[in-house]
Amino acid sequence: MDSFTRLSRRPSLADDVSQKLSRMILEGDLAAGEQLPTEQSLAESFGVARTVVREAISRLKHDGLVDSRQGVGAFVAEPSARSAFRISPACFEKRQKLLEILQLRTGITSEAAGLAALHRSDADLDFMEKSYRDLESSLFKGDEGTEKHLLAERAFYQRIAEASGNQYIIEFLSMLDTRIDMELRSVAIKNARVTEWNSEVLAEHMAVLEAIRRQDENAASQAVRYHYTLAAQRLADRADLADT
Amino acid sequence: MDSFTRLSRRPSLADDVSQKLSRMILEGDLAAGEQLPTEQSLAESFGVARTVVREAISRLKHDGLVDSRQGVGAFVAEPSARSAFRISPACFEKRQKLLEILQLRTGITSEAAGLAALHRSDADLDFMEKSYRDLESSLFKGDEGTEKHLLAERAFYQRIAEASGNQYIIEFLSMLDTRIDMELRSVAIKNARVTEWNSEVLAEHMAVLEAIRRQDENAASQAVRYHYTLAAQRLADRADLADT
DNA sequence: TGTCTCCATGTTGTCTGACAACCTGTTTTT
DNA sequence: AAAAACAGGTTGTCAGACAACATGGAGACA
Repeated sequence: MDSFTRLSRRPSLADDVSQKLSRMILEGDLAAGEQLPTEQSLAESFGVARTVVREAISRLKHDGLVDSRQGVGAFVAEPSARSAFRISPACFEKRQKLLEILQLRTGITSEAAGLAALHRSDADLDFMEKSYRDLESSLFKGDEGTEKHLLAERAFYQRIAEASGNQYIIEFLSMLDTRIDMELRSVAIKNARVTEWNSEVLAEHMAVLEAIRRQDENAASQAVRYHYTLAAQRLADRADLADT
Repeated sequence: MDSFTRLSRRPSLADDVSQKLSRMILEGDLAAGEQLPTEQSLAESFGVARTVVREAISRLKHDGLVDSRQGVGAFVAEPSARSAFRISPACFEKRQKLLEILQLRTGITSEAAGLAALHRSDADLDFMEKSYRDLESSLFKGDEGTEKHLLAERAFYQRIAEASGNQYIIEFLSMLDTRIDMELRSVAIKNARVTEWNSEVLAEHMAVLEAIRRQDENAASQAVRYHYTLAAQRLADRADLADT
């Protein structure tokens, strides 16, 4: 319900301006090194106060999209100066973009599994086995399984990320998975009875678990890659995603 | 020289405030859901004007660290609401953190190589072969090789990322590699004559190139993982990184 | 008593104007 | 010709005001 209020809240003027400006830079309307219009003229052309423009540009500076010098002006920064990585929420809803995001996740999770195989504790393994059993039971329960399934799978792979011991991997996967799950959930709701691959999927997860159990780094990372690649193909085969 | 001017330029007040606030949130001094002090009181306690505080909070909102509601207040957002991934520049200089960043890169580049093997064009392959030859010659030229070596290696792997056809992978690796290279360069300058592994390193690159040439997805991704894992070990073995 | 309306209060969102700090090119002075 | 002072423009910071909005409480009413 909180997400509802957030979605329905109208964006601030600074949101609008920063989005428009960053779009201009990302799409190349403003070339690297080029000088931005002055804050005053931006304020006039957008029809807002200078404080709003400043908040927007402040965000761009923080992302390394813009570099400003007092007394001179603000300039589009070199692409190599980018200091933040973000994915527009809209991209998670676009079929093609989502598949690319899944590929990115595959690489990182695969690495996480390899590291987890090396560094896992017994408690990590216990937790993963428990999550696996949840996964198993959720898969044999027909329709309502999908929601539970997503939860169990998330718990399983999140623990793998944590067992990797790599703080950046944990954070980044958490950010990606949260929004991927959100999107997958809305897809899953539309057609809930996709249970034809159950035993295959389960075997793929099991392969991951087994590799981590016996601390086989390469096998673990390959098992994750194998599962996620197939999962992406299964998703791509379904026709209920927007084609945009 | 531009980087010099940037580094020496004194940070704005908004930079300071946003850094302090985000630190407080990331380190857990402010729990999720907790209400931030009012802009007025923050302005007083930091000794700045309210506009400065607003610019800082505007950044935090953009990163999904804070969520504000007009008429009510600003609140620390749930970790699951994070919408941007950033790595503090200081972390690239810390031995342990840098190694974790390298692991993250390994996973993504490995995935990129697999995709590149599938989707590469002939032009991609030509470019990679040329970069490989540059790599080869730079490795057999003694001291000054390190700088050229870094450049050639960067070109090689950057082209792999581009050949993957995945925009997110391209952008993210570009961001990571730019800053990793910057750090590696400063290390390489300090002791330039590390040439003992030359033939091994070259063989590792060659394995990547060959796998992509014959479009062997798994071999390509494993070859990258193999090289980068060893590269990280070689770096870790060197004692000239700060231990912090 | 219980409920509903209205309002006072506090907070964020936006606007305006002003001045400081700084850079650049021009003019003036030496 | 070189150096110094000046003028104009831009970003950085400050202060104050009002609008938009949410909340809780006082009071009216059933």
